[in-house]
Amino acid sequence: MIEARHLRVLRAVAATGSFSAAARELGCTQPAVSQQMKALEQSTGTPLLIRTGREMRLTQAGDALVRHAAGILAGLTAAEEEVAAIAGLRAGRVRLVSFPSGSSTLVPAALAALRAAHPGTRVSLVEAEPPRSVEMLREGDCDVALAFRYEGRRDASQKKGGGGRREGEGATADDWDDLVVRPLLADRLVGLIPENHRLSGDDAVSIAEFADESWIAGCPRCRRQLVDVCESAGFVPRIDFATDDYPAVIGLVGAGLGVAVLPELALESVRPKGARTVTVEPAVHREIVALTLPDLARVPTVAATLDQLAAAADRLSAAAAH
Amino acid sequence: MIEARHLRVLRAVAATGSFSAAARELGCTQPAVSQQMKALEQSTGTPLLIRTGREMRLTQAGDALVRHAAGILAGLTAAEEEVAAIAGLRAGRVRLVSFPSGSSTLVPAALAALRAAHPGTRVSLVEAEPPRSVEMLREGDCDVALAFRYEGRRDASQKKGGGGRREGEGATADDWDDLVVRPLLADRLVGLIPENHRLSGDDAVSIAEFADESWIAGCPRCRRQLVDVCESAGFVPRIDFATDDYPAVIGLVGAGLGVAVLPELALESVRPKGARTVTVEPAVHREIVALTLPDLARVPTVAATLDQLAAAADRLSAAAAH
DNA sequence: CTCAAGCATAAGTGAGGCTTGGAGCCCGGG
DNA sequence: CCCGGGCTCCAAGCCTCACTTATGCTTGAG
Repeated sequence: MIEARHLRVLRAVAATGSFSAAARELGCTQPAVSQQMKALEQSTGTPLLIRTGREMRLTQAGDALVRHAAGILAGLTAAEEEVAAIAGLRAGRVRLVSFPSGSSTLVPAALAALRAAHPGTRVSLVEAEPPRSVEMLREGDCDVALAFRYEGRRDASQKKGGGGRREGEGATADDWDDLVVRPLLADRLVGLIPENHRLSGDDAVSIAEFADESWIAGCPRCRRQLVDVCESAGFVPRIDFATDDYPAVIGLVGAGLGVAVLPELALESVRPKGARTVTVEPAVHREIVALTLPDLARVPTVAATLDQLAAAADRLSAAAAH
Repeated sequence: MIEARHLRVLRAVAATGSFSAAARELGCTQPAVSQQMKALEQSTGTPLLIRTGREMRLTQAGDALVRHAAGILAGLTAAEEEVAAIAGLRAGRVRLVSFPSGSSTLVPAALAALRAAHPGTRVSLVEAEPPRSVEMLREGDCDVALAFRYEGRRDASQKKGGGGRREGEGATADDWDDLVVRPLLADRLVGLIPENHRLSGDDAVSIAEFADESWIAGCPRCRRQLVDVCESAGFVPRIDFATDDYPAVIGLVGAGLGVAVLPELALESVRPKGARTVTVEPAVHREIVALTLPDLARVPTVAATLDQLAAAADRLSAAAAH
């Protein structure tokens, strides 16, 4: 087995014509060079150098080895440089998956900052709702997943014993114990009602006030959360419309077809027309997090993406504070 | 510094998808694989593998490394194979230099046998007389030199003290102490005289009988030897012609222009016309040897060439015995 | 002849790799 | 529900290997 280190020394010897000069060039002592050449000759089983008094000449085998060494060492340094570029954030692609309202607010800000901080890095973005996005993460189809969870459901999975398993499908898709969970921001749920609604003058409204309203619900998880909260308030919401598309929800409310409860973030990039927001009691929050695999969290591009997501989230919540 | 050994292991891990399987493939234990991958990740400074419960996946950096590994390892094995081919006599060129009468007899037989024994090896042949051929050997312009020396001149160089230095030029060109000297055969000097010469009836003639003859001499070294021998016999030869070309010498003798003393080997491949050989007294021999550098003697192609030269010389002298 | 330079060798030291043995984890079968 | 098999990581011990310093030898130049 020829070692690359030996080839490097051999090349230096061939270039300088002497062991001592090669040693100086390589930054080691002359016996080290002498020993390495001896080892290389032993491993190849044939003399590579002929020591003739004055000069050091190559045998044919040595010449062949030096000839190959160029390509091999070039390949090695190319590999090192490419890996270093990825590790040094001068290259590399991170595959991000996000849910819709995240990809329209947090993600653009984060990716713009990432590109500014590390030109050369590339991000591919795919949209998927949390159960599916976590699945993609686990299957290696993405590197970072933006997801959210509603408060009180943090410990949706207690090891194995308890209740768990709300949907037969997900199995452990909602179990994030084995993932790196990076909290980004706490998103508040707000009520959205038509401007001409009877309660549109109030700033804060108990959710029980909406017991008899027609509801427009969002994605499955949000709908489930809505039903839970309403049940706690003592009624079952009458859901007339359900859509993943938040702009559509806002449009429906603006058209006076019902009321909705939706995350503040979903309103960030949309200007509701014909609708206004009200604070609902009890206050409900969802936590937006970035997820990744433990090993991936140590990959520089992934770590940088997480950092930029967190920074964007900070900026976002700071802006909302005003 | 990325080591080729690590790349080999990484490639096995990527191919098999597990450390244990890679270890089995590589013939080592699993912790060895685990440690090597850890070392590789540390030397590159970035994670290369992500261990996700079931399967082992590559990070982008790991993928880049595996991609480069193919070329690097291919280059390494190509280098190993080329060197092995040279070492195993399946390839390689040996540069041979010989004096004329050697290259017409010994050399063809030896090279034919070499090619038969080791197809793939190539030999390049250049003609040069001994002082120059030894110089070429020392300067790296050839690998094996066929040369000859006259008896009594074996120790032409006693370390440094004595007389030495016959020609100011050669300096150490006649000093073979630092060379590998492989004796091939002892070549006897024979007299060559015209068929109508007064002594052509004799089988053995004292050289003193030729004191008044016209002489035709060969190469400078042979001429010098001739002069020495004649001086010992008490006369100075009258040299009317001198040429390196033995066939020309033979032709001149055949034409009755004089007598000559020349090595038997020079007559091996020439049928003298109009001349016949006689044994001269005192008997003079020259020793034909193959020379090479000590380091070169360990090169397989060179060693094989020396062996075939020796074998050819044995066949030649065995044939001459009849 | 003396001096400088270069290579080879020997001995000592240190790092690093490999192995064995054990623990934790996940999966599938009884 | 438990349990065996397979996988990985961790720790400890051993051993090999590479580098260093120090020394001797040879060669070429002044």
